[in-house]
Amino acid sequence: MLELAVLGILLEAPMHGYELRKQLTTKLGAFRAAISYGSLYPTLRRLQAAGYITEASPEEGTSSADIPLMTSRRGRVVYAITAEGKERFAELVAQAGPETFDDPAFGVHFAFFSRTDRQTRLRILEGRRRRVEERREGLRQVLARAAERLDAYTLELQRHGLEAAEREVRWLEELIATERSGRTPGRPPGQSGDADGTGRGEELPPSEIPER
Amino acid sequence: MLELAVLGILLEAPMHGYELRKQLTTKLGAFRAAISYGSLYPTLRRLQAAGYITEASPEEGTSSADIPLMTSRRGRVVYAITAEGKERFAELVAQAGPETFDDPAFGVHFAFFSRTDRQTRLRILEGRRRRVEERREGLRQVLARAAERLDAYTLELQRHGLEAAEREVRWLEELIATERSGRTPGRPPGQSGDADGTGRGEELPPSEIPER
DNA sequence: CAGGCGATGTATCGAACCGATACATCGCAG
DNA sequence: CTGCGATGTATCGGTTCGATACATCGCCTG
Repeated sequence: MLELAVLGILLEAPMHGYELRKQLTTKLGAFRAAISYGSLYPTLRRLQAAGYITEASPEEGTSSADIPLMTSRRGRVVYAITAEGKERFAELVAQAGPETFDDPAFGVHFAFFSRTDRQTRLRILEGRRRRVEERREGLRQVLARAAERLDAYTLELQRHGLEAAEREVRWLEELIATERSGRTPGRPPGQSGDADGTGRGEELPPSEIPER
Repeated sequence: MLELAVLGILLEAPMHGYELRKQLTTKLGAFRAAISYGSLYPTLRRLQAAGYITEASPEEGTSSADIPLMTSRRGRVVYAITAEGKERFAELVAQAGPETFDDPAFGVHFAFFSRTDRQTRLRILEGRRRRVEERREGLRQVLARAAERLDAYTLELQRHGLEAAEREVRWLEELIATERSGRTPGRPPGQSGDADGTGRGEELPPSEIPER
C-alpha cells in the first residue's frame, strides 16, 4: 500500500525521504493522517531490494569540490524510480482487489487516478461504493433494531457514522456519473476547468499530466 | 487502545472471544471498520497476564455430567473483568493524552462516554476539535496555495477531505455545546428517547470518577 | 558572537495491529 | 447423511506506528 504510494510520488521526481514524506502527507492527507518514518524507511528498503527504486547520492554541486552537504556522513539520500519500478507501479495501480476498498488503500488509489485508465477507475469507485453501502446498511440495522439498548453516546456515534457513510455514497455516485459521462471531476459552476470539453480524460499514460 | 475497548465491553458482561468481537464491531463500527482476531487474542492474553481479566470456563450446564461443549478440547472460553481491570478501565477512560485524538482512539473513548465524567468528556471533545481544525486548516492551505499544481482527482480528494473535516468540526461544536448545557446528546425534535429528561447522563460511576 | 531553538534530515526499535489461514463444532436444508 | 454456513479459538508473517536518537542548518536573541 505504501509501496504504491511511494512509487507514484517518485514517478514525478526523484526525492529524498523527508520530502517524500511531506508529499505523501499532502497527497494522501485527505484519507490517511500521516505516514511515519517507521513505515517509510522500511518500505524504501524493500523497494530498493526489489529493484524498483535506486538510491543515488545527489548531484555533486556545480563545481569541482564536493561540499559535503552535512560535513561527515549522513548525506541526504535521493531515491529515484527505475524502469522496473514503473512497471510495478502500472501493475499495482491497475489491480483492484478487495483490499483496495478499505479506507487507506482506496485513498491511495484515488490519489493516482490521473494515471489510471477509466475502466479501472470505475471498477475501484464501484467497489468502494459497495463497501460503503454495506457499512451504511449495517449501521442502519443497528440503529433500527437495537437503538433502545444503546446509550445516548453510542447512538450518537452510530448516527454520525451513518451520516458520513450516506454522504460518501452520494459523493461516489457523483464521481461515477462523471466518469461515465467522460468528464473530469471538478466544480462545473465555479470555473469550467475543462478547456477542451472533448470528454477525454484518460489515455494519459506516458508520464505527464495534462490535467489543468 | 484495544485494551480500553475490551475492558469496556467486558464491563457489561462476561463474554467469549467471538461475541466480544461482534460487540466491538458494532460499538466501534462508526469510526473503525473491524477488529481482527490477530489483534483481539493477543490483547486478551496481555490483559490476562496483567490480571485485568480472568479466563473462566463457562458454567457447567445444569446437571451433574459435564457435556463437553465441543467434544474434546477447544471449549469456548469466557472472559470476565476483574476488580483490577475495573480500576484500569477507569484510569484509561479518564486520561486524554494527545494520542487520544487520532481517529480510532477518539472513537473508542467516545463510545464509552456514558462512563466518563463530564470534565473528561469536554477535554476529549475539545482536543479532538483542535485536531480536526488543524487538519482542516492544512487542507485549506493546500487548496488555496497549491490548487493549480494538483491534478483534478487529487484536488477532488482534498475537497472531500476538507468537507468532511468541516462537518466534523460542526458536529463536535454541537456536542460541546450540549455538554456545557448539561444535556445528553440525542435528537430533540424526532423522538425523545430520553425517558426522564432530567438532563442527567453522567454520574453513573460504577466505580468512582474523580472530578478533575 | 554565543548559544539556543525550530526546521530539515536519516534511521531504528519494540509493540500493536492486520489479513490470511487452519482447525473444530453446530445446526439445518436438501 | 451430507455438505455448507455460522459459530468459535487460535497463530503466523508481515506492515505500520509511536517514540526516540542523532546530526546539521539557518535564524533570532541576548
